[in-house]
Amino acid sequence: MAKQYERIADQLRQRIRAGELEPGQRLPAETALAKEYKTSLPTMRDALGLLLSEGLIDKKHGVGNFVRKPRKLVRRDNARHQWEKDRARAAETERQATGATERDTGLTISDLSFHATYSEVPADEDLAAHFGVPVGTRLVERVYRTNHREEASPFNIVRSYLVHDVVAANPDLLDPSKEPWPGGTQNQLHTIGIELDRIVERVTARPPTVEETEELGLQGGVAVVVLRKTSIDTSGRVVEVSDVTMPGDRTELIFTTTLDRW
Amino acid sequence: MAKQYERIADQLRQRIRAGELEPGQRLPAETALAKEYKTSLPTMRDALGLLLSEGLIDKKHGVGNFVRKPRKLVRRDNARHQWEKDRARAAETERQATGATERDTGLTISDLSFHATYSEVPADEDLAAHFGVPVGTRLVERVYRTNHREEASPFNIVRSYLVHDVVAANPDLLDPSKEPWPGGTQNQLHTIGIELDRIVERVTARPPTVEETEELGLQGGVAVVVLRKTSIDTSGRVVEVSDVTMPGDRTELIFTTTLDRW
DNA sequence: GAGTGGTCTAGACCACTGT
DNA sequence: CAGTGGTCTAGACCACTCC
Repeated sequence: MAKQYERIADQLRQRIRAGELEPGQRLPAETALAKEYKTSLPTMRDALGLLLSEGLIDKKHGVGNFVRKPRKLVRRDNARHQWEKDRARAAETERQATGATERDTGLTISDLSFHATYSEVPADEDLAAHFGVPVGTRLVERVYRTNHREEASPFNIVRSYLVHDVVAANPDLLDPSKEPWPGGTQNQLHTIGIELDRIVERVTARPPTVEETEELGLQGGVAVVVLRKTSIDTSGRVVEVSDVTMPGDRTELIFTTTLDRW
Repeated sequence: MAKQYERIADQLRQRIRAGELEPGQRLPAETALAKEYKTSLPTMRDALGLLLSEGLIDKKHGVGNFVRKPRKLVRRDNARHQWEKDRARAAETERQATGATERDTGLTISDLSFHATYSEVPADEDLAAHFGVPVGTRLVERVYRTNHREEASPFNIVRSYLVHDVVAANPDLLDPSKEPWPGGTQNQLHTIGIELDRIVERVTARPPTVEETEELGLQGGVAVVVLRKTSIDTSGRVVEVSDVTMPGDRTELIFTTTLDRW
């Protein structure tokens, strides 16, 4: 004896999978569906809520429910780090041509729009522990939002932290008007004599906060993927920590691990 | 003019964060809460539904709503691959001592329970493309479920694929009664003369299917994290593909990328 | 059996979107 | 303004858990 709203959801799911309802197509109005399935409106809405949480439909207030189109994935590949390192010492003209994000996504610079904000913040406990500095140490916080130029919501939000007194050696690094910086963070660090030895990335997923739901334009049961990147220089010191927040339904992370030979 | 169920959710959220309601503690009954907040039961249930989707509470039918305890994370580190490779040629007694999962989780073999199923399946389009073999090629599918011995639901489900005719060189590899195999897949491959060169891991997150919700014991807005691991041998051939499905709220993936020196 | 959350109804009214 | 989804009510009955 299955629950009614599950049975209805099953039937709708099947109609979607069978292609009877095509991606992007509007579903009948909820009142019409309730009549069609001989149930009450709230129950029909429960059934649609299930499909929403499974990412099968989008709801648009005042417009209708739509079969969700498969998302274009944004890829991020850990080979980007070596690639960026190789370019960190290249001439500016070469660095300007392409950034790591364009490399990952296969898009050109003109497809992307990019917004950066700089501010100064004291290290909280978490960041202090990562950097190995006292709580309250002055950090530079840089927030980046990257969009496809033709899409409303950003496909990631990056919060990058540097120790203020370390990067102050080059005042340009404190100047947001220099963004986007050709060659990225590794080139910025190169200007103050820092070479990276390795990058540690920690990936987790969690339900979005209400702010993230709005900022990233999320719907339904979609989670956010959070990547914390820690950059370590050749002396073993942590020189950058950054948190990348991405919509779980549009993100694909690739990591290649090369093994020593026998 | 905020919606009522959001205002109620806000207040409950605050009571939880303030510690007035402690992790693990039962909330008042829904009918009692509805009375307390002077609203109807369905509206109160909408508010609780919000908290559920944010992962703040757990619902237990017939028992009550509880403030969710912070989850113990299961870690998976890409250093496990080199570690496993180093042990692939070790003596059996050493291999038996610990496996890669124990290494990742910090648990001992006796904390973990382990279930394996083998079967033979024809390659679908996706797998055929990965292995570079014709669709329909015989594959060995091995399904693993790993539990904390004291917890109901597994913390991951692994589907691992090998090309049947390649691994048949050692009949033991087709015999599920040999599980758990000391030393893992890399040792298994070593017995048929295969050495791995690199491992590519692709990470995505998506809403769980209904089956996954049950199998992994998920609640609320929790997503599943799916990791597709592709193992490539020293001749550049794909020798294993495996899909690891993990609950997003209990999983932490660590990837370290080492960079070449200037 | 008592108490809890789960499902469902029938209907009212509000808020958003497009024409 | 017409049509859509969003919020909310008051109450009935079912299903699960625990004592």
